[in-house]
Amino acid sequence: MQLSKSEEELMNVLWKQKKAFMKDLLEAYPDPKPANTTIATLLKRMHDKGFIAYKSFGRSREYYPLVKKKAYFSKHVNGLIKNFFDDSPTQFASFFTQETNLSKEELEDLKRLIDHEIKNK
Amino acid sequence: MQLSKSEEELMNVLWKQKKAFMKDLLEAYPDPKPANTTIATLLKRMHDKGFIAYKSFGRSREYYPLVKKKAYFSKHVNGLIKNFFDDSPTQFASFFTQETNLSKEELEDLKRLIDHEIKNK
DNA sequence: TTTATAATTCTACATTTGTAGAATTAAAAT
DNA sequence: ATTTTAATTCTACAAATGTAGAATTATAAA
Repeated sequence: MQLSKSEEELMNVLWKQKKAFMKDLLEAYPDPKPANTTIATLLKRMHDKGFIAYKSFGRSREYYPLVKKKAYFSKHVNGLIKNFFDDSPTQFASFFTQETNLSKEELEDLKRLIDHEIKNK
Repeated sequence: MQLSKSEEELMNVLWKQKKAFMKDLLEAYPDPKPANTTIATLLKRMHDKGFIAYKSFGRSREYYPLVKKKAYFSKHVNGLIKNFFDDSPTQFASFFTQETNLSKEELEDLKRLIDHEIKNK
């Protein structure tokens, strides 16, 4: 089962904070903040879906992710590539380098990174 | 307004075919194919959302995309980068090169491509 | 001309999603 | 001891989504 848009958003906050109480999560939202029951509902659903867990401290709970950001996005990006770029990462990469406005510096960085990856093969 | 998952799927078929009648779209689906009314509903919704248009031929319609795949994904990938990679394409690129299993050859290709981009700046 | 094909419009309905009020409560602060 | 804070559970509900049956029809094929 998948995270929905707004669940993803919350998940991202949690990834950043690593672990957090509801209050901390809520605080991370820009104004106008959602109702705390909204966050509570999302947390419950995310828990049901198996993406997060928590440690209870009396009445409160400290939530933490069960799924790593990397793993999550691996799946996503790979799905994207499979569905829209005919399963060709190269095609996607090509698209990516052309469509995101990378500066010369960023491109240089990226090149270095790729060199590094090549050496590791 | 956004395309939903299954609308995206259909959109992708249409992008591949460039223009198509309902029958052609339906045929592109793997078995078990959805009901044709399902496709009809999706097409109607996609039309309402402004992603496709059609030319009428008597009773039938030849559908075509109003949005280019590139434009569509630009927005998407950029959204992804903004939301999950702190607005840093480099961070995303790094993630991407490490997480998708690119072969040495593909990495070389990618490098060439980046070189090309750099020259264009 | 009868029949088959491909499509259209309408209606329907279960699920999922976004959002939050009401009631309740444990723990913390005063 | 009383009030405030942070959270929880329950309930609710509109909108979006996935899926498709029923009825209807123009066009093409036999």
